[in-house]
Amino acid sequence: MRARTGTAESGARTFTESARRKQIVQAAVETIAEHGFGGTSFSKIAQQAGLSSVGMISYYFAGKRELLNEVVASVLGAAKEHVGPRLAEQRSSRETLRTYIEATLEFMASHRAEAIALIEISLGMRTSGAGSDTYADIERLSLDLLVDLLSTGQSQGEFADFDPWVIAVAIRGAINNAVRCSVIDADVDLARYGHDLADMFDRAVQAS
Amino acid sequence: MRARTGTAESGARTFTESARRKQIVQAAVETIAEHGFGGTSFSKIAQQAGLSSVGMISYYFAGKRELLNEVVASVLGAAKEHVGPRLAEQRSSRETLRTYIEATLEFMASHRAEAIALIEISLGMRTSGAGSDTYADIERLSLDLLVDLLSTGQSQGEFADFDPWVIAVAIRGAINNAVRCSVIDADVDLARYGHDLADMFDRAVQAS
Amino acid sequence: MRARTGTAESGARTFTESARRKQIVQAAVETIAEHGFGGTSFSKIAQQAGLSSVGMISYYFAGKRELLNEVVASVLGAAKEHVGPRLAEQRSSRETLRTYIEATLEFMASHRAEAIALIEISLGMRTSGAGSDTYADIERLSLDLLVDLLSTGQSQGEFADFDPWVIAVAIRGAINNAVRCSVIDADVDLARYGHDLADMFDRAVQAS
Amino acid sequence: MRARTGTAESGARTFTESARRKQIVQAAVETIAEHGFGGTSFSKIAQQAGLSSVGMISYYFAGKRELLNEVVASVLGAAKEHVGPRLAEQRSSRETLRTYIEATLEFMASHRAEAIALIEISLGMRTSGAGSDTYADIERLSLDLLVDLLSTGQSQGEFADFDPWVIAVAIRGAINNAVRCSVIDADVDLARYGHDLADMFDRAVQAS
DNA sequence: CATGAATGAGGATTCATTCAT
DNA sequence: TATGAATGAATCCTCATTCAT
Repeated sequence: MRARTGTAESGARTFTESARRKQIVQAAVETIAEHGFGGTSFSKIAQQAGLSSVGMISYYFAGKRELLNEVVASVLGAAKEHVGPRLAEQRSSRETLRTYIEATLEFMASHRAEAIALIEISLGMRTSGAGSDTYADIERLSLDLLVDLLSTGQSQGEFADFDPWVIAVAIRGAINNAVRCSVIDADVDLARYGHDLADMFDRAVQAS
Repeated sequence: MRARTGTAESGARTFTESARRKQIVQAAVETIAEHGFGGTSFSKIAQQAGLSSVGMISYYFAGKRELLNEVVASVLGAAKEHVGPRLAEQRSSRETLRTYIEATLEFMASHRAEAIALIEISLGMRTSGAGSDTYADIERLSLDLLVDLLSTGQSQGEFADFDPWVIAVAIRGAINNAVRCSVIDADVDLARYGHDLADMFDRAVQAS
Repeated sequence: MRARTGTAESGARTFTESARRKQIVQAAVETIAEHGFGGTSFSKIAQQAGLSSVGMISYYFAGKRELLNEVVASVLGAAKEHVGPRLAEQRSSRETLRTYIEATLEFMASHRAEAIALIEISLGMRTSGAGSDTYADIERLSLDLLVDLLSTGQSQGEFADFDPWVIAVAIRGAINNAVRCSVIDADVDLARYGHDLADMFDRAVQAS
Repeated sequence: MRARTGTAESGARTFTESARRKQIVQAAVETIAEHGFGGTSFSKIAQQAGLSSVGMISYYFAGKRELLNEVVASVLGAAKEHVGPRLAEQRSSRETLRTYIEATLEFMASHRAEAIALIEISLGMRTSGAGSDTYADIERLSLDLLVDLLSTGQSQGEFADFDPWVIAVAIRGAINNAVRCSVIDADVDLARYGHDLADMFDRAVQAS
């Protein structure tokens, strides 16, 4: 039997959302966070999940790709749940930007494994030419959101006249790099880093 | 000849400069740039170098580590040659910072494969727990340099009062992320990005 | 299933007793006996076992070490089962010594492949410097037993006053060498050799 | 060019006896003694000999076989030089046997590397079926000499009536095993061991 | 639903040997 | 004579995936 993706089942929920899948995804997150993208294998994940067989993972996921996609979707979803509502509360683009940075790093501080796993995947996954590029997907989503935010701010006269894409890339890079540094140097306080970073970008985008 | 590890030779030149080694290092750079860190194997490198056998690489390099170290040293050396002298010319910390960012991205624009390879290695290498962590080495060096630069600027009253480490991490993250993005979106003009980024950080660190 | 290392399982039996493992151990015994320790590789063992792939062995054993350890344990266990009870029956040290030599060579005569394999491993395994030395383990065990036996005999006045360690080393060497010679010269009757050897050592250790 | 074996050269001596060959043989002895038979490779030998290239060895020796044969011949020759004359001095078979054992172990004590190398080779070399078996050659030579010695002693009424082959195998086994033990336990005094062993076999072969 | 044995390609590395110079 | 670069087979091992039960 091939692993099926999203077909309706007789049970309460679809196969895609089964408890087992969640369990495996969670184990994958922990494994990637601990061993890095390159150091993660199905057997390590199975071990982490307390599963006896490796085949179990292949049974629930059509391939490594699908599992990683699900990990990404899962973490990204959680991040959005944490960050999204707080963004909606803000009135000015300036406040929204600050909140975006702070809330994102707060989320990453409180979900270290998820944050690290996400970054490990986005950095480590590079399909050789053909096929969909997961890295692109993850980053482009985040970048688009930021570019929108910055453009809006500019059109409302809140921000100076810069290339929004440049600043967006810088913000994402700064955030991700902080998390990576926190992997090596455990002393890093990501939440505080978020405040400082928000301050900095606040100054940087200010209309003169 | 067996692959020896980094010791200087009595001959006119060190073994490091063997033409074959250079060729393999170059092939490794190209392969990593094209397939990513995780997608790179000795056989791919051999193929890229036009070498018939995989063993050839093991013949010239004591192991994967040594080859990667040489790749890193090679690219880092070239980068320093490009950036270093230009930094020395600058008078103010403000100008030095701007030059650092611009020159670094100029180098990366003109040495795309090298830049991508370096970043892939520094981001992709996570030896699980034990052993030396190449990522830490590469990044820490760059960070230290930046932290120094920023601290100096602060003590001379050129820069505002911020945590130099936070800004340093942000700058490195922004630079690396730009290069990563340029892998996906080939249209990216890294040199122009460098100017904009320099502008932004210039504003961000300004003493009010 | 991934090869696990020696830990007991919750199931009815330990993984050690998997039929496949036994099959591979048996094939290893035969291969080592036929090709010698140095001439034995996983692929030869796989071939001998009728296994299609080499990886299969790595699947069942965590490494060469584990497989060899199991071979040794298996043969040593069988030897003890054969020799141990007969030793316990003896009253005098003199009779025990004679029985030890005879029973050991009887076992080796009836389990030629096992005996040869054991000796090949114990003699051929010399991990250069670091790491555990299997040779030492196997031989020291046998020597200790013999030294005990001889010392006991001396303290009871049955044996002459010699260095028990010297005689123990001689006995083990004589036994092993007989088996080795029997590899070359198939005509050798190990059981008869055992009688003669027992006679000889009986005379040699006699209290005058 | 193929390595030539024993063809006359224009130089003072034949190629076979060149200083280089001796140097390589000596390096091989040391390497085998230090790293064991299995741990010895041409590159290690070249390193030990201070040779820059591995090819040098292949240049002087037609193959691994030939080199090992030369090592064996060399050590065996030295041993004979040490032991032979002393055997000739003896009057009785009893004294000859005692001298054989003592002198052999004296030689091994004073030429540890050679002794260990010889034993490592004789134990580690097992050709897969076809071809000459070096192990057999080495051992058979020694055994034949001992069998002769023992038979002579028996025919002269000095020794009891036993199977000379059995005792010969035992003696060789005892000697070799002592050397092997001395590799692990450096405290072993091989010369003293030789005396004790000679005592033991003296008693063992005695005509009652 | 779940298992876990089996597979086979691919990973790095070592080694003896060859060959042009 | 001597060199040392090159070769390619063989080493153990890991991995994602498949498949019969």
